[in-house]
Amino acid sequence: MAQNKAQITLTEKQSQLLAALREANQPLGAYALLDRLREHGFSAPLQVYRTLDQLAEHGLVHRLESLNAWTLCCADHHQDTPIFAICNQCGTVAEHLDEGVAQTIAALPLKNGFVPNHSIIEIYGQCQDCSAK
Amino acid sequence: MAQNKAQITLTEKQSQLLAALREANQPLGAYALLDRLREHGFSAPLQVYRTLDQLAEHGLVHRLESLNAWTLCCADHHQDTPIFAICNQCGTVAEHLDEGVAQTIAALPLKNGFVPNHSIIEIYGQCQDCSAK
DNA sequence: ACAGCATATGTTATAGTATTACAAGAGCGA
DNA sequence: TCGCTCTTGTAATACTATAACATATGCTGT
Repeated sequence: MAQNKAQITLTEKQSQLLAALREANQPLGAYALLDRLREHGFSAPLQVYRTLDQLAEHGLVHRLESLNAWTLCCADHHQDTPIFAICNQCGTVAEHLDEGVAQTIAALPLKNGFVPNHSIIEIYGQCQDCSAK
Repeated sequence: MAQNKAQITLTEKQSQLLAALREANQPLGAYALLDRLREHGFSAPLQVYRTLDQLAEHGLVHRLESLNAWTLCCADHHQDTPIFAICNQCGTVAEHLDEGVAQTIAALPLKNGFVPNHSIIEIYGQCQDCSAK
């Protein structure tokens, strides 16, 4: 799935979408992305969804299932299950990688003969900045 | 949030929705539920969503964020973060409760000053039955 | 009992998210 | 060049969720 970023040549559309996400500095939905990318030749939702899928294949963006939104990957490339901390108040998302937790979680249902291959972990709460206010 | 089931008197609609989920024996989307509940007087999506919200308040159903679907709670009542194991092949969902894992996960972003209050954990893989085939 | 209010429910319309189906173009080997 | 495959474009539509407003229900104090 995720590949080494160095080996990837991004298409124009892929770069533009990444740039839009970077500028936004927060997760965006597909239609919010489309709005920001119309000036770059995107004209239909499917173009956004396809590009997002390609970037996700390369591990450059992640989908936040509970938000129907997409965010930049924090690292160049990783195999670990990302753990997202989402602030209820300001909406910012922090991505954490912790091999131990991911393994612990994956091991849990194994007791019952379940063989895991992909996990979704999204934690809601209040970020440090918002707690300080 | 979650209350003692013994204290709850379910409305007609709530009982009917729970029965529909029980019969299906798998998670259902709001519109799939609506289809099954039309004969019981449900006529619009909002009636389903409202009833689902009420049941979720009581901890009797859970929402699967990555499936846009709803499933019965496996226990009468719990405070713990549920961990869902979803089979890619047959679609069945098993709910696990493991206080340790939930706490470990909640503690992770705490290092960065994040104060968690609600977590979503959904694991995809292959269930025992499907692995055996 | 009844007015007045708050709460719950019904109904319609619409917003937001994602995919299907098919047309059109680009690249490549025979 | 032809035929094939793979990618991209475009339009239509399916699926999910909520807003806005109307109607009904039930409670409180008089």
